[in-house]
Amino acid sequence: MQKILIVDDDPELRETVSILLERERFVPLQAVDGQSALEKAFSMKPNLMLVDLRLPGMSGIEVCKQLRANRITTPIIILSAIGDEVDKVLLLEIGADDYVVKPFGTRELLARIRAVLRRSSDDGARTARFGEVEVDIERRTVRRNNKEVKVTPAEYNLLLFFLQNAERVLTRDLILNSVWGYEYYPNTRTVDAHVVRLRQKFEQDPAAPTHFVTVHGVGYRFLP
Amino acid sequence: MQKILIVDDDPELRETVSILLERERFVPLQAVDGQSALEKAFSMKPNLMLVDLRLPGMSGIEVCKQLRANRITTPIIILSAIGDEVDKVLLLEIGADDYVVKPFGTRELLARIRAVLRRSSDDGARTARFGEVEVDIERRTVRRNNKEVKVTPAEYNLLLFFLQNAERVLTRDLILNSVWGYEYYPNTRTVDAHVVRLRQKFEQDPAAPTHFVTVHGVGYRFLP
DNA sequence: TCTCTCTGTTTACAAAGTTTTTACAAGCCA
DNA sequence: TGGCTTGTAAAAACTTTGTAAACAGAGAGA
Repeated sequence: MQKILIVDDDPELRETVSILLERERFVPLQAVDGQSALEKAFSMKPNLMLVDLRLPGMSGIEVCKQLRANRITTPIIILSAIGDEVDKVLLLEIGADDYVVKPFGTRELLARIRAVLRRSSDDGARTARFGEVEVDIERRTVRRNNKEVKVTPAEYNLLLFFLQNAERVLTRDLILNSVWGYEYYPNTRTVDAHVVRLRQKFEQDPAAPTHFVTVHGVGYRFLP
Repeated sequence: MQKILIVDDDPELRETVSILLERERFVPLQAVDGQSALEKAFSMKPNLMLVDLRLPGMSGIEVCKQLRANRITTPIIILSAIGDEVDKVLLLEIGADDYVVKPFGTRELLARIRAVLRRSSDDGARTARFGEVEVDIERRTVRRNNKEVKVTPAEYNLLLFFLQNAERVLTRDLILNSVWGYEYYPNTRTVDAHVVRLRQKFEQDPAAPTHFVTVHGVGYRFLP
C-alpha cells in the first residue's frame, strides 16, 4: 500500500488529489507547508511526495534540499503553476524526480506518479548488503542475519555514507563534512566514536574489523 | 563536445585560452573567481577545468578541495605563475590532475589537456604504474601483482613524489622539502630509512633496486 | 515544568602503529 | 686503504586510534 504525501497550501487541490489517489488505491497524506512536510516525510515515510513549488514560508525547492541533505531519498514530483519559470536542470540537481505543471489532468498526474514509483522501486538501490548485513534504504532499517538491529540516526547516516563510498579512503574531514555538514571542525573524535559503534554492531569481530577498516594516518575505508 | 571551464581573474588570459580552445573544437566556459567556478562546475558539468592557483578570494587549491569534497571528479589542471612555489604532492593530494606554469605555450597546454582527458576517460581511476606495481591515486591504494600493499602516509607521499618526478635525480634536501615540508633539516637519515622501506615493499630484490636507485653522493632517482 | 531516556560528543588513557634516530656494517670511489 | 656515503635493523620518540565512560542536550512523558 503506497503512501503519497501531498504538500500544497491550497486545500482544494489537496482534497481533489487525495480523492483521485484514493480511487487508485494509494494512501494520500497531506501537509500544508514545508515545515510540516519535512516532519511528515520523516515520521510517515511516504513512498512518494507531490510538492508545490510555491509554498508559504519554505519553498518546494528548499523542502527537497532539506530532505536530500538528510538523506531521505523518497521520490519527489514538483507541482508548478503555469507561469512559474521552471529550471529542469535545477530541479534534478536538488533531487526532484519529475515535475507537473498545474493545472494538470488526472491521467497525466497518475502516469507520472506511476512512472516515478516504477523507476524508484526497481532501482535495486533500495537495499544494500555487505557480509551478513542488509540495509533497507527506503525504510531506514538495518538487519543482520535477518534480525533487525537498532541504529541511531547518526550511525545510519554514517553507514549510508560508507556504503555510497565503498572502497574509497575517506578522511575524517570529508566524513564530517559530508555526513555532519561541518565546514571546519578540527580536533574531534566524533567520527571515531561512531565507527567504533558501527563495528560493534556489524563486525564479526569488532576488534579485527573487515568492513570498517582504519587507514592509519588518513581515515577510514569501507569494504563490502 | 568537450566543455572546458577556465577559471582565472585575468580577462585577457581567459579570452586567449578560449579562442585557442574553440579552434580545437572544445567549448570554452569562463569563471572569474572561485565562487562562480564552483557554481559553474555544478551547473554546467564541464569535462575539464583549468584553475588559476592565485584567485581573488578563494584560492585554486580551495576550489579543488571544495569540488572534491562534493564528489565532483572533473579533472583539474592548475595554472600557476612562474614564481609560485608549487608543491606537486599537495596538488595531487587535493585532487588536481596536472599543472602548467604560466606563461605556457599553446602546444603544451593542449597536450596536457588531451593527456588529462585521455587519462580521465579511461576509467576515471587515475592510476600510475611501474613494474608490477599500480598506484590508485583516487583511492590512495597501492597494489603489487594485484594484491594490495599497505603503505604508511610517509611512504605514500614519498612514493607519489617519486612518481611525479620520475627519472630525475632528487637530492635528500629536495625530497625533505617537498614531501615533508621541512625548510632546513641537516643530518637526518629519514629519507634513507623510507627509501629502504619502499624498496622492501616494491622492489623485486630490495638489495639490488631497479626503481628506487641511489645516486651516490647526491640522492635518489626513481625509474618506472 | 521536571525528570527520564536516548543520542551524540568529548575526554582520557591505553594500545597500536608510524616516524625518526641511532649505531654499526657495508659499499663506493679517489 | 681511508674517508666518506649508504643500507638497514632496532630502539626510542612520537602520533594516531580504540574504547569506555563521563558529560551534554533534545525530546518524551509524567
